[in-house]
Amino acid sequence: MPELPEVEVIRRDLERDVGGKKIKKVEVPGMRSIRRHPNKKHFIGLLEGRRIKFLDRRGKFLLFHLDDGVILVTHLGMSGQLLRAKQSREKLAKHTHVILTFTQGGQLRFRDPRTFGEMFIIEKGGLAACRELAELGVDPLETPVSWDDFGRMMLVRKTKLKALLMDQKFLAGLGNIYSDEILFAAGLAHDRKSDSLSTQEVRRLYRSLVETIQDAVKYRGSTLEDNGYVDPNGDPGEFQHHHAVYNREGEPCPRCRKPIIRRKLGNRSSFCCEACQV
DNA sequence: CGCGTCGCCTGTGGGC
DNA sequence: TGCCCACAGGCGACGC
Repeated sequence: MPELPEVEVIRRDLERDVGGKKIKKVEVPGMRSIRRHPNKKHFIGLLEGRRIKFLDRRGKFLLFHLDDGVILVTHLGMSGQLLRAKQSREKLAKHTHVILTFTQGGQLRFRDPRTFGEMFIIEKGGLAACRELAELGVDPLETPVSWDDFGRMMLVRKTKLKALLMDQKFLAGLGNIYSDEILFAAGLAHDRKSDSLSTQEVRRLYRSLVETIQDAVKYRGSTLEDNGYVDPNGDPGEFQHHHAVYNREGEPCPRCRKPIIRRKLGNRSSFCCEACQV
């Protein structure tokens, strides 16, 4: 499940790999992944002939900045992948929904079996009017806030910690995996109210947030058994080997050795150590 | 306002 | 061997 660290790894890889390349041809087999556009022609016409200048990330959104102020926005949803093909004749993986072919040769392919992800284009000057980007909260990697600002932000909302960490309008980029890992690292329970934390707990949560995200990027993201996330080269990440709680039900807590607990929270699996997280 | 639940999707794997 | 169903979960919509 691509969250901030995975999208950041993809951004860095692609910045190096497709930055400066010119889009010669765009193929879109189905409408599902470009559902915001009225038709394929509209989407394709905005991309063909334009050059990729640089890549930017906002939370889980990846932004390809093109010539003429045009921006190609990608959200990978649950199962989206951006895959590089050095040669156009490489076999197409099933569920490939968008194919960009470069004048310099090679392709960038958007593959997404569960189709929760999407691609859409913002035309020149339209960035501020894009609501889901405008409403995103602070990106913990792009815009570091001080821990006391972070504490003030938490006081404004009086909500459960896990839901708050995953709220893209509060912090941009965290999902189910990293919110569980951050809460474990901070020793805080998922249902603690955001305005109930002591100064020390706020500081611990803030430090856990920053360190977990940085570590996850360092280890190139988390790839679970379903291989949902791979980098543009098709290679998995390594951070799953460093998870303390996520997907480790029954295994001993790395801190106290009591078994990791799994529970359902709002139709999602949530992992924690009930002894260490209070 | 917070909070829970559902629908959108498809591949995978367990039970029978 | 096949069939059914639970599960994976980001996110918006909806109801209380």
